[in-house]
Amino acid sequence: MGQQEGCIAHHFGHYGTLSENDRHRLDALEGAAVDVIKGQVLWHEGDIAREFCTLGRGWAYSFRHMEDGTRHILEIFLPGDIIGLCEFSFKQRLSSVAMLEDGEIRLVSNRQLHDLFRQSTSLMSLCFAVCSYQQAVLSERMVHLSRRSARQRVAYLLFEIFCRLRRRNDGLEECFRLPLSQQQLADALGLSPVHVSRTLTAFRHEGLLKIARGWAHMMDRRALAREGSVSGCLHDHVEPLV
Amino acid sequence: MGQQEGCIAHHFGHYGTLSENDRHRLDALEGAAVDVIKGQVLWHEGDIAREFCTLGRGWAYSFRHMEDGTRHILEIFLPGDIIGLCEFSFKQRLSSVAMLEDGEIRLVSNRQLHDLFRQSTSLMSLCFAVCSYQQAVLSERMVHLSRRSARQRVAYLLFEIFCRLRRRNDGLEECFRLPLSQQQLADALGLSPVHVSRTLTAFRHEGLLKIARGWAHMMDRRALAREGSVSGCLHDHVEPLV
DNA sequence: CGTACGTTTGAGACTCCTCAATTTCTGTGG
DNA sequence: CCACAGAAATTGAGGAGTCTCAAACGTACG
Repeated sequence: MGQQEGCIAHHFGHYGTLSENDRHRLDALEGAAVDVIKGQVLWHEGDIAREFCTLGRGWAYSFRHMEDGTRHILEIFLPGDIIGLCEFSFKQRLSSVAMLEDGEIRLVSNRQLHDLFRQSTSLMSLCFAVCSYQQAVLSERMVHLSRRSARQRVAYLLFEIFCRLRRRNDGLEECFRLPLSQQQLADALGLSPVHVSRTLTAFRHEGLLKIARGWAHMMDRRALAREGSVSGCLHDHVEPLV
Repeated sequence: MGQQEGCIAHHFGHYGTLSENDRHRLDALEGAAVDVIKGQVLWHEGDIAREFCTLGRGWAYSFRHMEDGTRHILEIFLPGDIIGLCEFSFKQRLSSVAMLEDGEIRLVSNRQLHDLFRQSTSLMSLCFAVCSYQQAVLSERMVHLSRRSARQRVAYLLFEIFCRLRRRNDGLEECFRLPLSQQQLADALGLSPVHVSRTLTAFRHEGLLKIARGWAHMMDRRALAREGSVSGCLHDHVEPLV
């Protein structure tokens, strides 16, 4: 860990200032770095859950298999994200998680985090804030997925990812890595891969957005935000209880 | 409050056994009953939030107004539910809440609940479990709304409500009150009211489900569950960390 | 160079939407 | 109890958006 900030401390820090002490305690929770490879499944839906993990490097996604054989991607995790924090009070996994590319994770014991809250109420409070924030993101996404056109869905998802990336890396320009196939985008958006392709092609011709070879290029960020009806990044207007 | 169990204690009790002490402390949080009338807005999106509330009687719903003028219903609250618990660590409301019919609510101070966690870690743990459960329900719903046909959506929502009602009232039969107009169902499902009407008409003719005058009658529960691809009520396979 | 996988394109079908007209329900005052 | 007005629900017709199936094309990697 050393001088580098742990993922948990970094996320919690968005919702309030951490004492040196709390920061150390959080950093101490994160286990040793474990290398994981593209496609590797971190856990399956229904597995017993005794820990969650932080994603130090690489992208991941959580998903569920539906009765009709289709797959739905619930969440996309970016480098620096915490995976499964919001489920930490359950014994079983609610969804499976797999890597989108090679990366590095650190396991964290549910129990240890839980015990930590006994010592620091402010940490508990921050954890609530983090979970609430994620729930808010989920609601927001639900609204956008359930009643919007393919163009809006695609624009929204790309913009959401962009906002989240920028949250961690402030200097982020319009070009960024996007290790998602169109099939995976389709699974996340509730569209067919064919239609995702058509939509992306249209965006490219209109000069809004170009996606190729694992990279996204937002050629007209403003128009894309308008297309996706993005109303300011969610975290801009959400403040936690101290 | 007297011998009757408070809403918070009841909900928390689903995830573990409450000590007498904890139960009393929870019950003490709930303020005096306040009468509210149909259509009344409890709060608006963006309002400052210093409390959440329990819904002793009547149905309610949370919603957001979209940029394009449409309205989306995020959540439907049944009698006995807790409204806004999961946002309790935020200063601002993430969505508006309004009553579907006359009812009765009790306000609870965010701060007081928060302070209570300092005294009882097990209550805190249970609260996490409740919030996680609700997030799980939200994910489940997101999956069902984003990639499913109108028939499946309608069947799913009705079945979800049925499961939640039965959770509180075990002897619930196939008939139950449903104070939602087709317009409101449409807003919750991301469909047009016209198509909701057609879908309900089809279900009625097929002998699956009848909705009229604020009452729902599940004529063939099994077929309806099949139609909605309902894979067992969510809470059946979710256990909290003690 | 060949194979596998991901992407693009085309054609036809189906679902759901919009608009508009009509019917049914609900509540209110006479 | 009835008449009425407003709201909610139904029905029809036409159209937009998305799906499926299938084939062609590109690209990455052995």
